[in-house]
Amino acid sequence: MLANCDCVNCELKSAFFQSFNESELVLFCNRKVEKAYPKGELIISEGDEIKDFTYLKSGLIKLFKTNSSGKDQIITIAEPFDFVSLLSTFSDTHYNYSVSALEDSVICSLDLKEVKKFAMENGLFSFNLMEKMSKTSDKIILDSLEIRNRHLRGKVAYILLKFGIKIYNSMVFELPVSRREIAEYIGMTTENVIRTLSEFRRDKLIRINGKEIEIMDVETMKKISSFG
Amino acid sequence: MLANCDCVNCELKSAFFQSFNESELVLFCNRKVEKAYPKGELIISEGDEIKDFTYLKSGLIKLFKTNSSGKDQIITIAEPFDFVSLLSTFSDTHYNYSVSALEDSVICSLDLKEVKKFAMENGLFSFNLMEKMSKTSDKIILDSLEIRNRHLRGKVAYILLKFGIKIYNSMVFELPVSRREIAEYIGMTTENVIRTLSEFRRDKLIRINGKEIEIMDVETMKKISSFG
DNA sequence: ATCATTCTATGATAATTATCATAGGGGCTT
DNA sequence: AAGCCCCTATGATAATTATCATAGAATGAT
Repeated sequence: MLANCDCVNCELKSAFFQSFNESELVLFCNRKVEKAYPKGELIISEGDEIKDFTYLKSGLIKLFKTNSSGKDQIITIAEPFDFVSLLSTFSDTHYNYSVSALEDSVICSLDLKEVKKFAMENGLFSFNLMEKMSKTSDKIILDSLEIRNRHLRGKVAYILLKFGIKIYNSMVFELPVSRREIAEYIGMTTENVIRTLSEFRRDKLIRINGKEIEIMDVETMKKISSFG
Repeated sequence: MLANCDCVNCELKSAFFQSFNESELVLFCNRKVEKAYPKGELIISEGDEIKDFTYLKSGLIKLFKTNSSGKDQIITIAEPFDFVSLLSTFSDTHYNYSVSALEDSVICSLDLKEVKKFAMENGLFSFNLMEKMSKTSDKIILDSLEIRNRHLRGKVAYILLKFGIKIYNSMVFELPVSRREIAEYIGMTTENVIRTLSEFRRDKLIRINGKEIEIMDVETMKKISSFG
């Protein structure tokens, strides 16, 4: 019964589910496994076999790699309805990155073999998946170029604006990441991220209260982000 | 006639064409437009409308963005059978990057609308496309993380090994890019790239003769690339 | 409640990289 | 042939970022 399928709202928002009729949707819903992960918990570990097709229903997650010296590098931060396993699902057998929850998150999983079977049989579904995947990859690649382009202050400003504008749509927000994680995202040291935040505070651009950040001067922040 | 379709060899190598039967392949072949670009020529300009589904038949190309200060940033270097327009084809209407030929190159184009129509009708084709796209995006994302991880010497070593091992499969090769382009790829200044190459030469790791490079000490080079 | 660990924070100094200046060589145009 | 621009090259210096040291606060474990 579609009415009892509590994922309807969720999935319908996600463009690719327009490919299915009601009975197919119910089929998916019934097979779907929903799992909650508290903030901080590891969802996928580098090297795990890819068995599921997973996406984020609610919360916030990070994708990251641990390099040979044991340091983490954040690839991207994903929001609801982004794929969790977008990078390797259709091109590899094992994950070459890890995923963990930045906020309490709910992950939906479908059996990957089944999804692949459906994709091969249903062109529209496959096509919608591809569109979605293309958008996501695009975003990651261009975002990483944006970050690479900037100096320390610009990088930190960019990240703060990303949280304020894109993710929370509010100039006051609770940072879902530590200073170290910001550093892992923008490729700088933790000390310098902290120093830069302190500078921004000193210059009255932001207010800091632990993890709570308020961007007080958005315009100046944007200028710094665009390298000014 | 399939026998007269000179793209057969080319396309058959490309995994996604396994989705079509002979008559469909001939149809594609007949509609296909092949175009040659001499080294250095612009193939796609940022902002162009995306009308074609294009891939590289032979040669070598670079994807790049020009930032607001007029500086180029190389996103990736693509080899034969990589998509030319892989990033935005299925997620945007206009290119947000440019493409130009690093070597004399041949680009094959199909009408994008037609390809999309086929994709929506043929699940296997769509699925194969998705696999290919996933692999390519994966490669770009992980490659860019690898580069970000390194310091100047490591970055330059990484790029040289990329050319020697992955692209040319020979320790003696003609650099298809200028020092400035290497700099645009690894996010450093031209002067420092040149300086690093001179250092490598001084340390007898490479031999330089204009654009011709020989990696003489592969093992040490690998160590430097892995950050040693 | 205490201990250990991580996070935030700041300063001093070292290492890395960018910028500026200068110069020769090669190709292209006029 | 002369002039111009781009590429390669090197040195000196400035700017940026990392590393090391230190410390209080917060968090989690026992």
